[in-house]
Parts: sequence; C-alpha cells; structure tokens
Amino acid sequence: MDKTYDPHAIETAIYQRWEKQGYFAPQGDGASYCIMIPPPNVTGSLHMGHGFQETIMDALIRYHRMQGRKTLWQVGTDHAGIATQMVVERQLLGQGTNRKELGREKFVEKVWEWKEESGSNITRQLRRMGASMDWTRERFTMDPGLSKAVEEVFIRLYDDGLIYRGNRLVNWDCKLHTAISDLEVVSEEENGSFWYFRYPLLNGATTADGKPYITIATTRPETLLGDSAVAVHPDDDRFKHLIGQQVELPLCNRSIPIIADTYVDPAFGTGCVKITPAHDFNDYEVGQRHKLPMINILTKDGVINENGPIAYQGMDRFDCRKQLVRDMESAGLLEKVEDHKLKVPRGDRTGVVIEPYLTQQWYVAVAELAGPAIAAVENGSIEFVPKNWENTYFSWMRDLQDWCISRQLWWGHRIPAWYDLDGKIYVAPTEEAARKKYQLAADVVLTQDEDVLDTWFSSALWTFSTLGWPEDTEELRTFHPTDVLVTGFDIIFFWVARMIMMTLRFTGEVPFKKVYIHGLVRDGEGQKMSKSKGNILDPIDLIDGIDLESLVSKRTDSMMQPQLASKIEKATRKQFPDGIAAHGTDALRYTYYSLASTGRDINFDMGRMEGYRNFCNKIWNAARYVFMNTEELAPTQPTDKSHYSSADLWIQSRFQLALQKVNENIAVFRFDLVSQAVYDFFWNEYCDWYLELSKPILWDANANEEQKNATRYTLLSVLEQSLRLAHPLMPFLTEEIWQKAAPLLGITGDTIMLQPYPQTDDSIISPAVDAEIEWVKSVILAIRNIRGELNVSPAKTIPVLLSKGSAKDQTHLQANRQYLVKLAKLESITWFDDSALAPPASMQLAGEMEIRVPLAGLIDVKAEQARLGKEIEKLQGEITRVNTQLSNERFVANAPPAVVAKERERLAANEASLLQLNEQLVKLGSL
RNA sequence: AGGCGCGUAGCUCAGUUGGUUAGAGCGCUUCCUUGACAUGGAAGAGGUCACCAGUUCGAAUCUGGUCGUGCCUACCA
Repeated sequence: MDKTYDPHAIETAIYQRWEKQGYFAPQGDGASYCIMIPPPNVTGSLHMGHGFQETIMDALIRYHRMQGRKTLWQVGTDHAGIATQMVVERQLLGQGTNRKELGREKFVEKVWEWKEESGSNITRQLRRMGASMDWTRERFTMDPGLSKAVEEVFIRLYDDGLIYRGNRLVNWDCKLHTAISDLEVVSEEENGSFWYFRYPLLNGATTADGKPYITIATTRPETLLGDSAVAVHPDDDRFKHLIGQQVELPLCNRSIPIIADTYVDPAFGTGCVKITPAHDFNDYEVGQRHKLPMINILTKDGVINENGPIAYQGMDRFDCRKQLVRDMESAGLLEKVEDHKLKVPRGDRTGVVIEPYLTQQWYVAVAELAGPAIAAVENGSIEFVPKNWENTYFSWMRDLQDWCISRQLWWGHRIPAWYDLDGKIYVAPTEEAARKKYQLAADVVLTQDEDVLDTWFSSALWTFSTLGWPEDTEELRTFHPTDVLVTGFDIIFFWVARMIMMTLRFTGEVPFKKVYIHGLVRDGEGQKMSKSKGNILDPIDLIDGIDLESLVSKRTDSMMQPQLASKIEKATRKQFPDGIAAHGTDALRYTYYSLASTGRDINFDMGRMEGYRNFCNKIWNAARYVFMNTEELAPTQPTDKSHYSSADLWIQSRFQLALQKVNENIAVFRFDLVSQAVYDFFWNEYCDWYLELSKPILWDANANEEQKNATRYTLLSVLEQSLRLAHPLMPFLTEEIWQKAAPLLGITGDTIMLQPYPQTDDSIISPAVDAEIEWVKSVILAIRNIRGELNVSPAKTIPVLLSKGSAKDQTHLQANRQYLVKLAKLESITWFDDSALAPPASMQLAGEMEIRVPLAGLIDVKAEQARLGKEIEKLQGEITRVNTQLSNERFVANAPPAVVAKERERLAANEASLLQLNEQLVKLGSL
C-alpha cells in the first residue's frame, strides 16, 4: 500500500465495479427499505445542495442494505418544464431561430435531443458521489410509464370533479407566456414610486373639503386604463357622501362609480383606491363583490391591447407607465409622487415582473385532497424530522388555494382534454378514447388542449408512478410506502405536500413514513451560494481539486455584471491562492455528515474538509500498520478468551460502544453525531491508544505466540469491523481496504457493500477492562504531562516511582507494566511503600497514587514548584466551589442523594490531592 | 404584520429529560522526523454560553423580556 491515501486512484474504478456487478439492486428477502430520490432536473448539474442530499440518502441506503433490508434507492430525473424549455429556447436564440419558427413538434424534438445530450451530466455526477442507486430502474417524469400515470390521475380527478377549468386571475409571466403558480412567484422589496392621481368628480360633486376631484394613490399607474371603480371605506366620513357618485377616468374618456368596500384601509394612502379587477388580485375580489366589469388591458406580452385608449395601444406596460404619468402631469392631474418601497412579484425563472392576468386555466380543487393529507401527519402516519416543520406544513395545508396546473408551454405532459367546436370538454387519454368515452359521432371535430401540466403535477406522483402504478406491480407491493423522504424545506409546499395528497388519493397509502428536512448548504461565512456572489463551490471540484485559474474563470464566466466579475476574481484569488486541492469523495461526504445536525443550515467549512481528508489518510495508514503485522501470517481467532490482552478486550468493548452510538444516531438522522462517534473511536481510541498498546506485545520477544496472535487478530478484526461501521459514510476507502482485510480473516464476499453491518453484542462491553485501560491512560498522561511541562526530551527514557496507591493500583501495575514502559518511555518503574523515602521529584497524581519522576539532572526545582503551584491553585478553586455547594443546606436537602454523594466524594478526593501536592511542595522547598 | 430558527473558543459547529472542571475539528503556542501516518505524534493556551429578569438547592439547558441575525408566509392600493 502507498504511504499516502490517493482517493483518485481508486474511487471511479470501485464505483464501476459496484455498478457492473449489480450490487445496487434490491437483494434478499428482508423487509423492504426504500428511498425515492427527489428527481433533479434532467438537464441540470450537481451543486452542493444535491451533494449533501445524496450523501445523506446514500448513508441511509447503505446502512439499511447492510442491515439485510431489501433495499431500493429509486433514481430518476425530472423534466422540469419551464427550466428546460428556457434553456433550449436560449440555445435556439443563439442559433438565430426560435421555438415559434420551429413549431411545436420540431421544438419538442429539439428538447428531447437536448435531454439525451445533457441528461447524463447529473447522473454521472451522482455516481462520483458514490451514490448507490439502482440505475437499472432509472425513471424520467416524461417516460411512457410515468406519462401514463399522469394521464390516469388527471382523468380520474376530472371525472371525480376535482379538476376543473376556470377563467380567473393567474400569475402571468409575460416573457414565458404562461401562467405560473403562486409558489413560482418570488416577491422582493424594491424601490418604487407612489403616484397620486386626481380623478375629477362628475355632476358637480365635491369632497368634504370642497375639492372637485378625489385623489387616489397607485404604484402601478398603467393599470388606470383598466379601472372599473374607485373604492372608499363605507365608514369614512370624508367620502361617505360620494358613494354612488361617478368620477371621470382620466385619459380614458369614460366614467366609473365610487363604491364602498371594507377592503379599503382609510388610514393608508388617500383612503381612496382605484379598482382594477382584471389586473390585481384584491381588486378582482372587490370586482366580484360589486359585479364590476373586468377590463383586460394587456396582451400576453404585457403590451396595451385594444381595450386601452388608442394612444396607448401597442405600448409596452412599462413604457405606458411613463407615458401615462407624463400625460397625467400635463393634464394637471398628477398631485405628487413619493418614493415608495414595495414588494414586486417576479417569476422565479425569468425574473420578469409577474402580471395578474385573466385567463382560462385548469385547476385542481384541493380541499378534498387536503383533509386526508393533514390527517396523515396529525395521526403520525407521516412524521417530519425535525418535528417543527409539521407546523409549517399544517399552516399551509389549512389555507390552501386551488392549484393552477396548466402551463402555456410546449415541454411537458400535454393535457388530455379535447374540445369540440362549441368548446365542450372531453377528457380521455387519446382522441379515440375520448370519442368512445363520450360516444361522439365521427364527424365531431376535436382539438386537443394546447397546454401542458405543471411539472409538479408529475412529481407529485413520483413515489408510486416510478414503481409502476397504475399497474399493480410487485415493486409497488414491495416498496410502497417508502421509508423516508430526504429533502429541503424549500419544496415542502411544491412537492412534499402535493405528494402526500396525490398518493393518499390514488394508492390509499402515505408516500413515505418520514420526511427528513435538511438545511441549506451555505458558504463558510453563512452566505447563500450564488453565481452573482461568486461563492459557488462545485462538489466535483472539491473531490478532484481545481487550479486557481480554472476556478476563477468558472466563477466569473458569463457574468451579467463585469464589475462583479473582478470583485469575485479578487476574492477567489485571496481565498484560494493555490486553487483547491483534491480531497476525494469520502472526505467530502464526511464533511457533509459532520455538519448535518438537524434544524439548521450548513455552513460549509473547507477547514473541516481538510480535517476529514486527513482522517481518511489516518485510516489508510492505520490499515498499513495492521497489514504489516498480519499479512505474512494471517492471525486466527483465538480459541481461548484468556489469550487476549486487556488492550485487546478494551478496544473490542470500545468498538461496541461506538457501534451503539452509531445505531442510535442514524435512527434519528443525526449524522453529525454518527460521524463523530466513528471519528472518535477510530482516531482517538483505535489509533491513538490501541495501535500503540499493541506494539509492546507484538514487539516483545518474550510474549507467547498465542498472545501475539490474539493481538494481531484483534488488530485486524476490529479494523475490519470499523470498515463496515464506516462504510455507509465513506464507501470508497472502506471498500478498498476491506478488499485486503477480508481475505486475511477468511471472510468470503465480493464487496463490503453487501456484508452485514456490525452486530451489537453487550457481552463484549466490559466496564472492568475499560477502567483498567483508563488507569493505564491516566498514568501515561500524567507522566507525559510532566515531560511536556518540564521539557524533558521525548527521546530520553526516565525512571518512575509510584507510591500511596491502592491494591487496585498495584494489580493494574502488575498487569500493565509493559504498556507504561513502552508508551511513556520509561527506564524503570519502582513501587515505594513509603513515599517519604522518595527522592526529590516531579509529582503527578493518578487518583490517590503518586507518580514521581526524579528530578536529578532532569529538571529545575523552580519550574516544578511553579507547575505544582498551578495545580494547587486549580484544586483550591474547585474545593471552594464544592464546599460552598455542600454547605448550602437546601442543596443537601433537595438535590438527589446521588448528586450530593458525588459532590462529597469529589470534595474528599480533591482535599486528599491537595494535601499530597502541598506535601510535595514543602518537600521541594526544603531542597 | 404574523410564524419559525439562530446567537456557545479566533473560525465552523456539538452540548440528550436542568446536576462533575461546557466539548470537537480547524487555527494558535511549545516540543518531536521514534520502525502506520508530518494529511503525523506529545504537551498546552483559549469561553462572564448575546443581554436582563424570573423559576429552582442548582440554568448554556426551563419561563418572560430586550438586542442582534437569518429564513418562511401574507401583504396596503
């Protein structure tokens, strides 16, 4: 084995072997365990969030697979209607054409081409992460099986009256020419203006203070063209008398009524509100209440249409705004303009301002679906982790609006609805089926609806459509409901809630029993990663490494704002002067786990990743040591337990404790604690102590062969178990080493992946052995402390004198003398029954036992006095604290007896230690 | 405006139902190339647990409030 671990040399080959051998497929007859991947966009690429998510899922999958469960990780991708269509449209633009020129059929063909071409990108990256998903079952939301499920669901919901067509206001994206759902709109505060317009009163009416006009305030002047009324609050004394009067709508040559509605807040603005039912959600409601005309003034492009005055027709909505304000001003009707902050709704894909727009769309009536979906979480059939997300879920579900599912796109599932010439609707999978279902005469002309379904409609069916529904398949029976959904909070509404509703409706089962909600991956400073901030990290770059120039150009390529680019370049050069080193997949994964505590975002820390890369290297080198001692002569399992040294028994016991921690924490998704348990055990116990403790035995010419064999066996078998313990977290490294370790133990099996996970066995846990090795450690630490504090060269062997210990100390000493000599580098160990006879020395305590390193020629008395002084001071502080505590009667009376007893013991022990140290100090002083 | 989080070492984070001297990694200081590993080993330094009040024998932990900070939802034309 090489001296340094080189992940690059092994990872890809190992993965290819796993996949080729079919290890990712469900196996055996165990209880099923299934996770559905949240399908990434088929044309997308892997980012840090994906990396994190897949890493969590893979650990769960590998863990349960090794537990003997029949495990399926269902993989697949999403067609992502809007995102994908936009990418292809942009490409076409580059080729000097566009989708309209191509026509629908050709365009969709192009998208399929692009999907085939780029679709493998993200799946290749998933493989690099080591994700053990069953690629033979890869699905795509638009493949035939899933499309069939989509049709089936649509038709059944329609037939049940839960899907309907309606003419109402939607969020309209003027760039995409499609409706989008509320969830696809992001509102952010922007600087705008508040324009105060005067609407002249007609028929000689005046306001309470005698003005011949009323003033309204608006943030969207252009909507004036579609006004149907002006509203005031019914109890507003300033305007009460005007209710029912007419005002002139400026520039439009028509008059509109003044109406009363409690929607108006008299304290805001002027207390008068222009009402534009066709272009504002609130106004729409008011319009409905008062039966006002809906005047749509915009085309699908956001241009003023024929309903506007001629002067504005054909004008873009924002140009119109400017022109209209100018015109109002010159008409003397602009009272004032104020700066105003307002939330502007924008499409999350296009970034253009969304218009409330009146169109025909398809809707899912969600009320009936929501009930069971709420109940499933209430009664615990579905559990959120962390639990507090359930509140978010409830609050959203209980105030659910009907779901607009039609999109005016070409890429997606075409809506299975046909219209005859009268516009009558027929819903069926095909035209032929429609004729049959509705018994239509052959001469009835049918045309299919042009729209496609919202992408989330098909993803809502993901858990059961991927398993073959609507057929009653073996897979469905075996793997549904799935065990856990691992996803981010940002799509609880988009996806999780809708999956729950649809799955309950169509399978009668919950889609998953648990929902593990993880946090967002941010950069080391807690900033959201984004292109414009230039702080994006690519998981693949962290695995393979990347040189500075490539990183800079990657981060600054295709920047919209060049001044940002130079800033990003500078920051990048400062943060990564040498680029990013290769860390390997296992180190990246481990970093994710270590940061994956629940209920908070993850600030990705490069420093930590380096630490875990080092951990990988540590494992690698520990394995080298083990193989050095076992390769030539494979150890055999000891026939008698007595052959084991106390260190052998200790490390076996410690392994069990680590295993317990791992099991407990995986069950509650605490991967940070899982990773820490493995790290602590392997580095701080196995490497730091056990490997060192094995040396005195293996290198002792006097030790018998049975003892040596037992130690070599323990070295190897604990290593092998540790590899299995860690495999779900670091699959590649563990596989590589296991391949070498397993044969030495006579283990047959082609891969660690399919080996059983280590089994807990309480009989291996031994508090007595644990205490014994703790004793050894404490003595060694005490001696090392003396060495360190007093600067004794580590190369120098030193004598040690022990005294005042208990019988137990003596027993421990006898059994473990060799460990002390080797690990503390001792020349001799002498037991003094009478410490008064001890020569001048530096002293440390291990319990009551005094440990002395004679001073002669080694150390200066002053330094030793200072060291003792420090110890004494610390002890005194502690004694004072405990004394105060114990002299508090109420503490003694109220605290549990065990706690009081503990404090008393502590006081006694500290006082004894203090006495010993003081004596020592006096002794030194007399020199 | 409501809702949910967060605030612990220089940095990134743990800290179970209140109960030893509040932990880890990175960074820092000193020493060490000894036969697994310098991506290493040994020994250290470093924290008024944001602030205030309360409950309690006892609070990083529970309650209330303040400040700071992040996100989500709904929004006033």
